Amino acid sequence: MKESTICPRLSKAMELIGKRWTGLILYQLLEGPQRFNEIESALPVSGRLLSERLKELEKEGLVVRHVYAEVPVKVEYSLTEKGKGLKDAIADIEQWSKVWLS
Amino acid sequence: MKESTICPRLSKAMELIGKRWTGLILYQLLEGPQRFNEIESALPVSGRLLSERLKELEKEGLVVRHVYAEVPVKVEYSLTEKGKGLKDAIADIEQWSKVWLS
DNA sequence: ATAGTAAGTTACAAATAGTAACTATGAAAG
DNA sequence: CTTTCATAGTTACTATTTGTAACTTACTAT
Repeated sequence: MKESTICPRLSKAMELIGKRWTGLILYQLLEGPQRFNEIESALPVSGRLLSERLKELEKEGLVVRHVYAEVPVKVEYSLTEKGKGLKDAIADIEQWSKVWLS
Repeated sequence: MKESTICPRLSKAMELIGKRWTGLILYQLLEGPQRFNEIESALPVSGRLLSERLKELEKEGLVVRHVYAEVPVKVEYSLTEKGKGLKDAIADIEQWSKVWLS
């Protein structure tokens, strides 16, 4: 890697968004809290990567994980305020896709 | 891969943005047309990947490549209208990073 | 005892990214 | 002339990330 003139915060943001599945997972969670299997069914992502991405997003504080001690166990993921803060950006991407993609 | 309920256009958009370096390359080009080496110096991306990404973006119609037959050759990349269409989304991400990232 | 369900984890193969050296073309310097 | 410099890449090779599918744990219901 080399020196760069770019803002480290923007860089970090792009690193988050610019990681496979992250955008779609956030988009999905904007609908409201959802369980692991719901997200897995809604997106063409495997359990392995979904698990990995959710851990990253939780670590970065965009997502919270809530475990319900039911049987079988129920785990719900939802967006924090920080996560919801990306709503506009995601809505813009969605809008762009409607205008520019066939 | 499995079935998904998600809009294929949003999915495609996220696949573009959600690829390493793409967001930052577009951000950089929003400043105006730039040469290969300028982009390479501005971002911590290697020539190999920059070349690959620019080809993808050109193929998707977000970027145009213009060669000036000078010596040494000069190649300038700029955004198309389609590419500029992502300006709001990128600005939102930038704004988010200012608010939420330390 | 067997099967079912949710939320993962593991092991392994395939694809993508990182790094550094190399190429083509021509201009200018020695 | 032949060595050097510059731009815009490409190549070869390694390291990291993804994709796929099978397995695990805990408890319930049959």
